[in-house]
Amino acid sequence: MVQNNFEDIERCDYIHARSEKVEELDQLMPDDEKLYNLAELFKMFGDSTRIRILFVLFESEMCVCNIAQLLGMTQSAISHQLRALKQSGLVKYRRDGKTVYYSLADSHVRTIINQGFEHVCE
Amino acid sequence: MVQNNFEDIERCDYIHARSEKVEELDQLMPDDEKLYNLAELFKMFGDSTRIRILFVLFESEMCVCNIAQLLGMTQSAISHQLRALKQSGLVKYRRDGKTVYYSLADSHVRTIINQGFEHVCE
DNA sequence: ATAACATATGTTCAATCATTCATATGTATG
DNA sequence: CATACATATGAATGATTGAACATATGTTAT
Repeated sequence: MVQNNFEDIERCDYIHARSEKVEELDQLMPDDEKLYNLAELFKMFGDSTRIRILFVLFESEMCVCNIAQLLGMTQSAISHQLRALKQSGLVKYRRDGKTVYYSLADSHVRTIINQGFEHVCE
Repeated sequence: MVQNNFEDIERCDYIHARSEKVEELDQLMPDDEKLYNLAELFKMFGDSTRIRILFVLFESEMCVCNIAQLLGMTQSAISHQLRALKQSGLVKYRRDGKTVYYSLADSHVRTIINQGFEHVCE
């Protein structure tokens, strides 16, 4: 996917002057799969509906229906988003009769959102 | 935007049984503008091109042309993404003659990405 | 088994977005 | 001022996506 044809550089030649820096960068850059997964993870936080859902789950587990009520959205919309969050490993669920309770999967979720929140609140 | 018409609840009545919990949640939930900004921030991390750019800038400031070379993409594509990153306050730039050097705007960027990276690497 | 309810899923559609291409702007140099 | 180069920007386009709607699945109680 990522190609570094340093031989073909015609115009900007800054990189030639520091080719050791380039190799260093190439080594430090995580592989494509990890970068893709990282982007996919952050994509989950990049929607205000999903952010709202996660904020609700910060406080306690909650069923789909009540999350929908709290956010003023349809059950379907919430269920679809919970599915995405579940597939990304951000939330987990337990079933109790007809009801399915969702909760945060691990503490990273809190940490990441809080970091973002700090940044936004400046 | 978010409506909580708890009067109109017909089916799922769990929330009535714990209405003090609901009010608690409503108070803890940040206002719409902050939630929107938070989502916008994470949206910036939710694209592998932008993630790659930020990883490059982790190591040192770099000009548009060289970022493009390193990622194997066109100057235009990178410039467009840098614009988005700049508008979100994630990167800053300095001009030196014809060249524009971009760098990370603050340390939050590193922290947020590192947290996400930890989550992904499990 | 049937009805009622909570949740999940498939499809569709409008909106958003990342990239490309063409072109403009800004900067140094001859 | 003209040329070369680095970057920025506007328009067009194909791909992705969030939500709505209809419907299916799963669970409980009668």
